[in-house]
Amino acid sequence: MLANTSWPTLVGMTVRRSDATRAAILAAARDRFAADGYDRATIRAIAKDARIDPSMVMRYFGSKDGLFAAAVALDLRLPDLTRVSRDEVGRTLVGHFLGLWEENEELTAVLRVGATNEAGAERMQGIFRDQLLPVARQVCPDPEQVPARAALCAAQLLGLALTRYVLRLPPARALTPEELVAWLGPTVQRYLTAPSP
Amino acid sequence: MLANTSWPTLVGMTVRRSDATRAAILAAARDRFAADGYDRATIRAIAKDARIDPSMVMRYFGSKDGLFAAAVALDLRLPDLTRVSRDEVGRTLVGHFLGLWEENEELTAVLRVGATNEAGAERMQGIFRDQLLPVARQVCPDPEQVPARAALCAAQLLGLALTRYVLRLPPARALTPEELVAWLGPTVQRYLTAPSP
DNA sequence: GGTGTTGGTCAACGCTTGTTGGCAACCGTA
DNA sequence: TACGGTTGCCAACAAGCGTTGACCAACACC
Repeated sequence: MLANTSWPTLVGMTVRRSDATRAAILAAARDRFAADGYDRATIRAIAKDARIDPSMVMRYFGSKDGLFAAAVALDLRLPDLTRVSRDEVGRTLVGHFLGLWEENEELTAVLRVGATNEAGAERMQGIFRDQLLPVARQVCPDPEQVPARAALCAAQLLGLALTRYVLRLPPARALTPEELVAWLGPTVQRYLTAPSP
Repeated sequence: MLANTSWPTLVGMTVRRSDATRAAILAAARDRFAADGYDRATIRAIAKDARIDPSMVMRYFGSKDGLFAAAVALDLRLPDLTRVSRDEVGRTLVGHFLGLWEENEELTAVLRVGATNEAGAERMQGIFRDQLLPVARQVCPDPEQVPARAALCAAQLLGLALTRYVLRLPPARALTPEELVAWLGPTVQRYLTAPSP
């Protein structure tokens, strides 16, 4: 019969002995993709960080593309803006984004790769379409203007991430989260709710 | 004596027979760097585009780094804001940037490489410091706030470039230059001239 | 016409990359 | 104890990379 090296758990999930290795690979991959971008983040370097053989990466994730897809499964966890005071949506969004970027290097990884790689750019388009657009729809008055207004917000928020976390411009790093919310909040607020100029 | 294959011209410059080749290499390099980023833009591909041998690139530019440095010698040609009506500086800057990006793929190249490459990021820091900061100094009231305010402008403008020219978000591409100036102009204006929030 | 510089091609170098297949150790089951 | 699936390492592959040096064809000067 089939040898079973996995144990059923209380919730019905199975835990295999290799899960720790898988997790180590994913963590190392996120680090490397965030720090180096897609091309310079080599499978060999990732494997070295995870203290395993490069061939294990292939066995568990199929290919480098597969590894990247598994490593950056991005959920922005955007708040429900219908539950937020209407003139606070700008500050709320900026604050939420800042918290996300500060704690989560997957975002830096996906932005870096998006700037290098065609597949990465398409992934960012997907995130925009599936996660930011619906939230913008909650607060925009005119449904027809939703994509344009959401794109303006994306430009401002991704521009902040680019200068602060990728290019690392010193003045962009010097600003505190509170200052950034105070400066960018009204901008995003205007892009989402102000009448067309 | 030294053989002379170059001709003096009316303005005192000399024109060598190889200048056409040099120019072809630089043009191809700009294309490739802009389209593919630093790593994927290979010397071999650039040489193929320029219809010469890869070794010529090495002879004329020393190395791949040297080629990149020569290919993207970036001058933003920012306008003198002291000659612009004070409440027009935002719109002026946004319009100028848009014109630059639309016609000039060097900017896409340097942004893509800045997102991938440590040296590229430092180059962008240099551009910010040497070209954007002085212009911001022309219009900011408080000299101490100049770096922060310039960084905010950079975030907004580079974010626009990122979403429109690198990630190519469809809604960001759909907006006309006029609409973008109308939306982003007031933002940049506020970052530069409004009192601290 | 000989000479030395220039513009250019060609073949190769050493290296790194993603990827593959074989092989040894492990471990629960029978 | 024997079995067979799982985990892991090792060595190698083909391809592509930046880079180098030898070599040849023009050409300008003495």
